[in-house]
Amino acid sequence: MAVTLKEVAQHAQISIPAASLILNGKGKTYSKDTNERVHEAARTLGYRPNLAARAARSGKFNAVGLLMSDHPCSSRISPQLLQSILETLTARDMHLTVSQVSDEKLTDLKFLPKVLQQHMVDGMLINYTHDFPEQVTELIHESMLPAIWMNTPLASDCVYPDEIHSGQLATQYLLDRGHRKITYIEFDGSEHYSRTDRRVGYETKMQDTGLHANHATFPTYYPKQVNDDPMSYQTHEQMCRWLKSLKKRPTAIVTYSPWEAQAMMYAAALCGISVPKELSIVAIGDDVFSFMGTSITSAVLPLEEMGQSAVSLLLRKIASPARKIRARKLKSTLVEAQTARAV
Amino acid sequence: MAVTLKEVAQHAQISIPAASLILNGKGKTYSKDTNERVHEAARTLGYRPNLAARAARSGKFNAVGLLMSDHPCSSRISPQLLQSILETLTARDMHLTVSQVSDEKLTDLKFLPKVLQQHMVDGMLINYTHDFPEQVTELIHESMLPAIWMNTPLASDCVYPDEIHSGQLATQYLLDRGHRKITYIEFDGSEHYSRTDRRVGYETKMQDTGLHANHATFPTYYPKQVNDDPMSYQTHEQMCRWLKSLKKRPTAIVTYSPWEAQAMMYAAALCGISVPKELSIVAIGDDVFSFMGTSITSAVLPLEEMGQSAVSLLLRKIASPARKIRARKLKSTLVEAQTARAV
DNA sequence: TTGAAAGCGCTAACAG
DNA sequence: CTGTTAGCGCTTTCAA
Repeated sequence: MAVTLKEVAQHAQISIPAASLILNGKGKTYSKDTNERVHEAARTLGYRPNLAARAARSGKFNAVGLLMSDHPCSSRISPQLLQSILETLTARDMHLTVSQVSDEKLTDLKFLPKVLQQHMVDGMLINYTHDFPEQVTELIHESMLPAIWMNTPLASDCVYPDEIHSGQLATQYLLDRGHRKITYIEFDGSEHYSRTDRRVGYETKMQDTGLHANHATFPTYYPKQVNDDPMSYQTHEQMCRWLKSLKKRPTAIVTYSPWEAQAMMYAAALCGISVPKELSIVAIGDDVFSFMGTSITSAVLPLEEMGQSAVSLLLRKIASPARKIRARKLKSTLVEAQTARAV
Repeated sequence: MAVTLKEVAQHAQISIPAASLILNGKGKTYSKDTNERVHEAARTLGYRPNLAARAARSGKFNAVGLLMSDHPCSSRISPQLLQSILETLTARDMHLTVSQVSDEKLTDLKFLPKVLQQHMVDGMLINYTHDFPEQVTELIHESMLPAIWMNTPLASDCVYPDEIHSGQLATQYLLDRGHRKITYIEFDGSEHYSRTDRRVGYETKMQDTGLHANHATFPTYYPKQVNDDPMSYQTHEQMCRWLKSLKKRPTAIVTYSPWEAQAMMYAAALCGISVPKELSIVAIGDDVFSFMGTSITSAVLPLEEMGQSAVSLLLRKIASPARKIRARKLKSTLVEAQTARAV
């Protein structure tokens, strides 16, 4: 068993509660000498407070749980967001317990994650953007476990990027630089709200400017060996064909994510179209993505801010669990890089 | 305050300890009727055991800490590894507390992560491949906190991929398919042991087969705007030049990571060299990476196994903290995809 | 088959 | 300035 407060107190020749107060910085009333003796004892003995005991007594775990899906491409937390959450929590002397739950299991209440089955955190951060089961939401509400949803636009208790704004931001950047023929590109894929909203942002911005909105959807990559040459793929072929087929090629493109941008750059390269000389590309994404060393001009999602907000909203929710917290929408930032320029 | 065991016991008209035993599956001696009453009560009241109290009493936290760097490109844990760790822990009814520490702060003992300053986990998993400070290692040993290092070859208490084998595996795959002229490619970069070991694996395998080992190092991508055309980069230029300059081009390439493979595929495409018809590529990496839809044939690191091993070694270490645990080296697996074929 | 008593390590309220 | 008392919610041991 590890060093306990009792041993520290004995070593410093003082009562246990006194040692507790002093080590928690509430020992102003104790003599300078005593304070030093206790700290000294703690240091030499290598005392580390037992958080379980503290939590048992105080009723606060000083811990937050993070719930995420284990689906490979959906709702896996991005490193930036995780880091931001950890930093914010650490600053408040709290820690983070992580759990991942497979989509199938979450629908079966038998397989509820431990964080929800057991009482071990003061609140939950939820990053589970797809099909979060109603029942679990209810269960969380019933169990009175304070929770904040990330990356999901709900009526309350959530933080998420303003994706309409992201679309507008990327579009505005190009408009400001004189582009008039701008197309929106996306792969087909999941049903996250960002998918519609980013496109709507693009469309409204174009329409508000009195321009035509166009968008093209391409099939997600899939490997297809054509003539033994793996360099031909349906997606690229389509993109190249598309680039060449247009009577009047757009001067700029906004893409749903860096992946579309990357594919577009590759297709452009294969078609002999120079980026950004002949074609500007602005992506929307977690970070400025680099395609073969070229940084893609991007509307970057406010992940750091989202982590901070999520934590501080959660703490507020923990303080007064009954009160609903107003949904918080955060704005992306445009980061200039090498794939867009003025016409 | 949440529902406690006391309330469950009252509801079921039985003593608290009885309720405890029954809910923990140790209630064989109690009547069938009582068992049911207690479970029923727990269910209707929505009882969730307080883990802090349990830990305080039992002296076991049933928790493990994960320590990682916050350096963007080093020692950030890979999703596969994290998932494997979580699954293995969950199966054993344990949970994971995550903390990230910046490199500078870890050298200053003042800024020790909370998991180490406080007593809150039964053991630590450490994924901190670069420059892990000696002092912290000592501190962990002194504090008797059981720990297992991941991804680092130490004398004991660690799990890591056998990177020499990874290099050999990738090379052997190509040799088996009749390739004789094989070159090893890497970008310059960090000082992880995998860097030397993968190359050594390649070299020894070549030499054992009586062949010449060759390797080429390229500078890591860096954006360089040449003639306003961001599609020209130093790295690609060099790779293309290299591909063309060779009197006798290799028929196959082994790369340190998917990034080199990706760049190589791009360079090959630009030079009009067909992969895999004229050039086979095998990478070493976390997973089968896809370049524009083409899956790269790879020696895939045993991350799932590493997670499982790390957890089970740690549990053994927790059971008997004094005993050093023999270092465990794990083997990669070759996954066939679309970038390599027989000559 | 069940209950009572003890105590994990810590903090909070009060009395001196 | 300092010590005492009480108890968080749970598990374990022992007695009935």
